[in-house]
Amino acid sequence: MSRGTVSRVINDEPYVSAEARTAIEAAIEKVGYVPNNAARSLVMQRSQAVGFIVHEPHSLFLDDPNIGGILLGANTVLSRADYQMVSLVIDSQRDTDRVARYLSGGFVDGVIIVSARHEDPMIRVVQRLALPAAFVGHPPDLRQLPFVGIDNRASARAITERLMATGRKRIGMIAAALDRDSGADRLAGFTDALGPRFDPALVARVPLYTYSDGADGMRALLERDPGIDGVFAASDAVAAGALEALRDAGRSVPGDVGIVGFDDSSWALRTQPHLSTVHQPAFGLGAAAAECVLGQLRGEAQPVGGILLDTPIVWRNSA
Amino acid sequence: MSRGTVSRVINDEPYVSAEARTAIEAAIEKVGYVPNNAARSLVMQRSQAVGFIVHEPHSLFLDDPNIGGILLGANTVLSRADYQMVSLVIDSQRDTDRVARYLSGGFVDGVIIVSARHEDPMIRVVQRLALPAAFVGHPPDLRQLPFVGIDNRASARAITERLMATGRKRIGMIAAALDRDSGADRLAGFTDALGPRFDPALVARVPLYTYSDGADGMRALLERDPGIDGVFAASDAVAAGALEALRDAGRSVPGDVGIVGFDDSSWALRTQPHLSTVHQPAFGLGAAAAECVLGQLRGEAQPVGGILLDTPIVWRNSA
DNA sequence: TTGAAAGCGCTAACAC
DNA sequence: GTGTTAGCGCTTTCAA
Repeated sequence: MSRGTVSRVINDEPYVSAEARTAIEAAIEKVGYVPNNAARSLVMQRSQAVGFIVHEPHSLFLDDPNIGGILLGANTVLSRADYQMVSLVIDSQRDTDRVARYLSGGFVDGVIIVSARHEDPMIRVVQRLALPAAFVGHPPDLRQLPFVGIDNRASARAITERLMATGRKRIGMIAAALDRDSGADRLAGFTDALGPRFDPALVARVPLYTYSDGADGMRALLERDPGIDGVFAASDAVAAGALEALRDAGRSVPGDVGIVGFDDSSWALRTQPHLSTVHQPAFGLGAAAAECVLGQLRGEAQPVGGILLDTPIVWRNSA
Repeated sequence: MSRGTVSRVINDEPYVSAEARTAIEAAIEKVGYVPNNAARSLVMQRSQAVGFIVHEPHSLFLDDPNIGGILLGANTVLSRADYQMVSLVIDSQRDTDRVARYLSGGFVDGVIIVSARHEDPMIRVVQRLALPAAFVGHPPDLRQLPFVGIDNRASARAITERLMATGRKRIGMIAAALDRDSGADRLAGFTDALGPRFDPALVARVPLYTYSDGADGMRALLERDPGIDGVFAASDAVAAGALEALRDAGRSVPGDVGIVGFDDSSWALRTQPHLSTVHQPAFGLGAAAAECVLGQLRGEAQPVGGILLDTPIVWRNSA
């Protein structure tokens, strides 16, 4: 049997006699033969793999429950299309360079990029290689590249309005990660909702979407206005931290103050009381990003400007 | 210039004149040339990549704070050695097969496997390929393959003894994940510590290391013996759930009952009071597993029987 | 329907 | 020091 025929069997191509096919299949089984992917991808110019790049500082990577959901969503879609998802974490400059080489080297046919930052070097790499890509989230300098995300501003506005509808008089916000568009947009949505009632003194700014920053922010708010009775926390983790500060200060929730979060992450059900929050469709984001990359791989045109997924409000007991 | 010389420049080999080197480097820069990794790994028989396989059910993957730490530890070590870590998540039978093909195909030079289960198909794949591997954790049917882990039994015994030393009279355990060696070993360590005082009625068995299972377990314990005054929870997440049940039942912690956890995960500082617990060196486990694989890649003999990392007790306020 | 041969882009051995 | 050449293991013409 020639290599050609064997190749045809492995790739399920026509023009192979039944007997040759069974004979070859038996032989493959017997020898335990496995095709060498490196050789195959060299000649076929594709690897049947899609990269999943996570670019997060340590603390967030460990904390952020969204990443896991996005990853699982992407993997589910890619798996169904018989693509291998390979996730690459970037944690240093050295990582950035190595990942850039990895992408350049033809090890992946496309790439999903999570939490890219402003001026992210990956954006340039992807553009230079003309690699099919989809971003999750929307770094501001992302020209023309497809992305999937949520409308942080409209969602923040919606949940703030819902909080206002409960009759709170002094509503503040713990705004986090203002250097990212998600953080800035959530603050903008909050401002939109409050309109003329907006009071900058009632916005505490903290660097990260973390529990401890949430506690810090809440303490700051309490100090500035002890009469505060409503809080929009920029994320559930932040809200959970705020809850701790509120408990320490002897305030009851939702009695004395109503609090709402953002993400509907596993945090939301771990707090006492459970959080009213904006549902972030993490799994759906990953799945949509994967579909987007697969579409490009099939040569389909992608919608320009990206796609935004729905973010229903989940109302529980914290407000 | 011939391909040979160019190759020598790219691989930083000697016997290239300074002028040729600079000329070629300039040309590379100018054309934006990037070497094709598939071709390179085909001829060199190595890919300079190490797989990181996570085999977890959804819920755990999203919840388990250890995985992130292990992943970061492994990535740090591999990155320093200029290896690309590619993580592959297994979430279905289809994934298992595809990952097996991926490994067989020469896309990785070695592999780190996290949370393999009993009879895990990956064990066979790795053995058949004679792929340098390191397991994190210790599935029971892991013959001769290297692993890194912790001594769950000794650690559980140590923290239980510490809890006993606080003078508690009726000590119970919320035992989780008894189908895994970690779960079974933690129960065994608890039994060891209690010795003749061990009372099977004070062990609540729950399926998973989760918050909600912890709450369920604690409720069961309270029902069986309202006078219980000490609890060893099989993980911090379980302990956090138990704390909720205790609060609902009007018991104070550590006043009425002392509780200890396991993992020293981010949960430990999110509860009120903070948890006394066993520190699980997640980052170190990932780093050690990576070192182990790199050692094999360098042809060094690995210690048989695996290596166990230290698990210091972190004593806080929950007991 | 099958075999033979070319070539994917690279490295390594050898000749110059 | 540098150019030349032979593969790495596969798919894919093209002939038979």
